[in-house]
Amino acid sequence: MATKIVEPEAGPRSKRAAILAAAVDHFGEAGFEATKWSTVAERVGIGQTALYHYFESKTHCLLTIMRLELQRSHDKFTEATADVAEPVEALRAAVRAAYDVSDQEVLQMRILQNHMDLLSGPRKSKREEAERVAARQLVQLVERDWTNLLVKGMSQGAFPLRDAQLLGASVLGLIVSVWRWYRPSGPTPLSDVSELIEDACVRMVAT
Amino acid sequence: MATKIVEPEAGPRSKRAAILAAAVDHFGEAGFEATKWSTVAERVGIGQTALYHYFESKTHCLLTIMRLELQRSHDKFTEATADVAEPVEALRAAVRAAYDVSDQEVLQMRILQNHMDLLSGPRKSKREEAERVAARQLVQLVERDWTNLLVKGMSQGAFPLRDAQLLGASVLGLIVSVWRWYRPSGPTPLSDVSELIEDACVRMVAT
DNA sequence: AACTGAATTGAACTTGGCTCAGGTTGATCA
DNA sequence: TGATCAACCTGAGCCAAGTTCAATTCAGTT
Repeated sequence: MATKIVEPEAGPRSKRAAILAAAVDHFGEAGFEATKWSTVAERVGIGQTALYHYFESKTHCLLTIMRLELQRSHDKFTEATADVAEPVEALRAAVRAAYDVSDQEVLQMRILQNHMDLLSGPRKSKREEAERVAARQLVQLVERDWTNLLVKGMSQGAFPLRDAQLLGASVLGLIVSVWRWYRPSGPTPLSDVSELIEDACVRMVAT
Repeated sequence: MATKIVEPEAGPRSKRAAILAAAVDHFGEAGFEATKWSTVAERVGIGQTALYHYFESKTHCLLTIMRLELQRSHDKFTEATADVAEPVEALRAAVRAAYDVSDQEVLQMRILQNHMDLLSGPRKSKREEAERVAARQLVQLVERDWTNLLVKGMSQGAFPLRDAQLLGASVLGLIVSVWRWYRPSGPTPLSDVSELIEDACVRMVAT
């Protein structure tokens, strides 16, 4: 029962995409709790109550952003590693793909990281809970992406045998920890980060 | 101007410690936003308004918890690495120290990680802002702890030369990423985590 | 007993997310 | 052209939870 969320097809007048974009901006820059839901409405150019036509709640919007970002991460991983047979090269490709992101996506990753804890407990309302469950499933999918990569490498003898689950979680943790501090306007270019982490991951995993 | 927060000396009837303990429990288990401030009061056995005798706000309490945990982390690092000259051994000792924690401290680390973003923006009220600044300084101190360790190792030739700042942040990120998912009641014992991460850090950093 | 500061409280205020009952818009089709 | 209907939007207010405040109790001191 891998319940897939049906993306509401966009009516021509729909402001859903605009709301998501504005929400990503504000939640990402100022933080979720620090941004007033009404501010998002203002930015989009509608009254606050109109938001509830598209999202059940402020949190529902947040969870949607998180789910979409998780979906994107998973897709990107899959695409990047699809046709790379050699384990070390696949690992490198996966890491590079993880940092091949737009400024908007940086915000989305930040939002995702800052509110992962939301995914543990159940939600009261239906649609929120649906998004949460979908997001949780995607988290597990992404974790499996990385562990599978490691398992494959281990079975081929490219990586020494260790607890792939734990090692995978650690590699993933290392990679995403960057989104807590990285700022596009900051002193360190993302390419530097990408190179260093790619290198670090290979050292961590390979012989 | 490294403004040090003066810890309010405990009057004999003071419930400050009890409040902090209860807050750590609830904020750590259920999450900060999910726990009602009044619940903490209840647990301690006082009316909600009495909380404001000890803390300016719910957030002020949170920031205090974070600062105390950062202080503890820094102290522990210092103590663990003080008399270890050999860089690799110092690194190992530091990692082991990071995971040598009580269940209560696990909660504190979780709270800290989940609300790091609070430290970026300024706070409106005086005492909150004081705690925030103190915490931010401690974050930098801890980051410097790790980079210094790496710099020392690099200058001694034990570690290959690389951007110590960035590498330090990454090592630290890897270590603390564990607190997002680790549960004392979970299937993986912390000793396993500690060993794997210790190993991973050495691989990341050393030749 | 009078005094003092710490500790506590009930009642009221504030803010921001949210509900509700209805109004407007525009794509579609006669 | 105009009728219809679902999508879209709004003003007025509700409610929960954090917070303020003036007044009170408590414990130790003089």
